Amino acid sequence: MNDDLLSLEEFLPYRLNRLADAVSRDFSRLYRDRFGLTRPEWRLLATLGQYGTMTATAIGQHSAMHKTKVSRAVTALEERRWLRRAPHATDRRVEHLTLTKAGEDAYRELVPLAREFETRILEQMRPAEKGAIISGLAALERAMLQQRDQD
Amino acid sequence: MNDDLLSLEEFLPYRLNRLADAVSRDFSRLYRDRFGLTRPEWRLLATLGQYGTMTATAIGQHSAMHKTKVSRAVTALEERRWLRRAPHATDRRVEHLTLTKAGEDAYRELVPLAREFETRILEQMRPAEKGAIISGLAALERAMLQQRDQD
DNA sequence: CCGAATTTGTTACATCGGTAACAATTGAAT
DNA sequence: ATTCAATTGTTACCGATGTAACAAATTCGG
Repeated sequence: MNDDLLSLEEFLPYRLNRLADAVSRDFSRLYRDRFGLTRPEWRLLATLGQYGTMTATAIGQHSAMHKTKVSRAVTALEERRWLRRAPHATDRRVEHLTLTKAGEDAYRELVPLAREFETRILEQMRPAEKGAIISGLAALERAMLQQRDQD
Repeated sequence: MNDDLLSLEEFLPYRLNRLADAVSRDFSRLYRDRFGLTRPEWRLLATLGQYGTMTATAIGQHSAMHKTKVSRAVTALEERRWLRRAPHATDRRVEHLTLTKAGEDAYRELVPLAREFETRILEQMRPAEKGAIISGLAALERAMLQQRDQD
């Protein structure tokens, strides 16, 4: 192997991006075709569906979305009447976001589709391989956190 | 665990995207700070650096970039005098793209930085974890290919 | 050969996304 | 209390990106 060349096929950032791109593109068809959702809107829906009421800032931190993305997705889902804003008891800058009935219905319809999508991919892999990707991603998540803490 | 809820933290597309995003954002500082390159431009440079002469279509297929991204990156690197276009012997639609001396110099400067970046992440992980992420990604790459072949 | 279909690469258009500026509010310092 | 800093969320602006339309060239079917 040549030290002057970088093998992109073995280069971690490149592999991650390629995979995330391909998986995301396939998966987006589910929420795009059925509901016309964008990716930030799906993420907002999935986060509120899982956690119930949250503030915009908390959603951004938890789902790794920029606050402008969150803000725009909130506006979009609010216009669909899929979520409602409620004032914070003491801090008037903050709004609590909660899914409406219609939002919950959409969430409940999408969750099994998301599960099936993931299953379809994983069942192409052998058990040891599934274990490798699942624990490997966990290890990488930890490594990235440590990385960030050092700087 | 609740069957009605989707745990985003364990959901493969979400984890992949979060990681790819974080890794890419960190890594982009290397080529952005040093050379003001965009991600498509870095990918073009890295692909031509590794493989020598290629056509735009081949680059797009190999590096999973949309042809408009390739086209724009080619224009950008050409204006920097980092690559040159040469006509194809028999097909006048096609152009062969090759790095110039200046392009190769930049590539040679970036390769070790890319290697160090990857090493810094991987050395936060134990050997077994490194093996897990590397073989897990390979298995997932295969699974995605099989997936695509079935449709 | 000849016209239709395909391929290669560029460009116009619309959309998306991040940076930065901003208003409103709250917290901290003194 | 009063001023300054920090936080929350929105918006204007600009750059990036994909879709679709396109021109030029080639290939294919008959």
